[in-house]
Amino acid sequence: MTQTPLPYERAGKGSVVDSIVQNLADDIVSGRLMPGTKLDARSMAERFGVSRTPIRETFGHLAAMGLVTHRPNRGVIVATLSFQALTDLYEAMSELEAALARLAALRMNKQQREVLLQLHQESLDVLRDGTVDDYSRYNHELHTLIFEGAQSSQLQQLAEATRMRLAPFRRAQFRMPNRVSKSWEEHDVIVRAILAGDADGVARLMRQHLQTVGTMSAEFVAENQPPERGSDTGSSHES
Amino acid sequence: MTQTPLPYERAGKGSVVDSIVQNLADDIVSGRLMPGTKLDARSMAERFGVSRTPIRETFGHLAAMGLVTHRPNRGVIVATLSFQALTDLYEAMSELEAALARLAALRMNKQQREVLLQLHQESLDVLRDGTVDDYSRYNHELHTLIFEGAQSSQLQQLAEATRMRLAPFRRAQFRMPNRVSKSWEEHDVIVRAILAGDADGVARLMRQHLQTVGTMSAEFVAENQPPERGSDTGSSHES
DNA sequence: GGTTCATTGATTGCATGCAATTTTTTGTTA
DNA sequence: TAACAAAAAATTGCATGCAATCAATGAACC
Repeated sequence: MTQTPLPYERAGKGSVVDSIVQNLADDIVSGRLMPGTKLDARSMAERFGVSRTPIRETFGHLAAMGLVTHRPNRGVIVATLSFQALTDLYEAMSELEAALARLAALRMNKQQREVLLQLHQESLDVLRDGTVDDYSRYNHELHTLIFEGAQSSQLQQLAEATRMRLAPFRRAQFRMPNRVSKSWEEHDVIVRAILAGDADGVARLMRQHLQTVGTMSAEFVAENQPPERGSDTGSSHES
Repeated sequence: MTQTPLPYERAGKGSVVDSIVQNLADDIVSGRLMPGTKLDARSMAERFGVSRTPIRETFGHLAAMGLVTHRPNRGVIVATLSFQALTDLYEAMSELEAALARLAALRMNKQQREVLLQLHQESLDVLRDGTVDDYSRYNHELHTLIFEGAQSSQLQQLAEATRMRLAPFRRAQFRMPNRVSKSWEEHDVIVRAILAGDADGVARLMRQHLQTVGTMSAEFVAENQPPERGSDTGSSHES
């Protein structure tokens, strides 16, 4: 056993950088680190009790995920997305989840369909009595169930990665009046279509559903973040 | 000015690691580095005239792209894909390009449609007189044109990244007898559908087209690589 | 002769240090 | 007082070195 001084709360499994990546990704996704916040290599090294080298590697991983933006010789900041980029990402997520829903309608087995139906029926209670956070959790569970039903792990990974990038900008999505009940109605027809095996129909419905969410969320963020202070055109966009 | 000994052919723009990433990615995509090849940090540092630190960072980027697999404390190898993973990736690409083709059918402007039609008509000559490589180039151009017509940069990036991961396993795809002419026929109906604005139709056609390609390619690779020597289920699955 | 364990060798992973670029501060001038 | 310029301070990017871990070889034992 080596006696490293205080190697951060080394989560038993993965390597040090993986652990830090998860930690920082969580901070960004959950909103504890707001978009635009500068991430200083030295203070991060201090916070996690490691040197700057693994922190550098960590930043590389986060940049590959699109969670931070790396500016040459100017450090990294939590990614800020322009209205255009946000809309693009929502469209990508919309198409990805539409494809997954279509596959789920074709491939879900009997048991998976039963679990899906049960979750959706339980959600009626959440709709009446639960909090917004409760509904948000149900929402996530539903989409996860659909992902698994599609049995297409690569598409699922792409969808989850895209969802993660959007998370910092989505948190207020259900705060808008009537959004929850409207969302439930959209889910309702989607679940019905999946259970009926209507592949093309569910793809169309899922696209509509997420485009609605995307438009509202993008507008909401645009309202609350117009200054565009760091007016740097995201260096890492379009190949 | 520092007199670095031989800082590799520093491509004027991006940083050193970006340059090396592109270089190695090219080697992998083009097949100069075959799947399963071990990438030694020291020899790479020597080859590019830099120290091991930027090479490490380079490996991180390549792993994030899915081009290499990183085994903890055991170095990195050029990614080898199981039959299942290959099929999954092909399905993802199929769905991504289907979505892009659908959007292209809806969004291409008049000029873009004209360019598309012209390229496709010229391809008739390639079909008759050109080499397999010529046809492969035309194939890439066609898909690129469709990508641009979709005007969805995030989806486009995902599709191109997926295409890149598959590239090392696709190179023999057109070597199969009759594959070229069959491919052209499929392209023909796809182009017609786009020009006609038949969004749902082109999505279905593109899915079929790429699933055909995928099945054939996966089987081909499976024939030539059954040993499955490094039977490690991707432990450090990168997002 | 085959199997198990220990030692050697090589490689990875991280810490530290130094040069270069960037940002901020301060001083000078119109 | 505002604006410009120059120097200082801080930060990034890379090189190098060292400890920990893993594959490989050889010796001892069954």
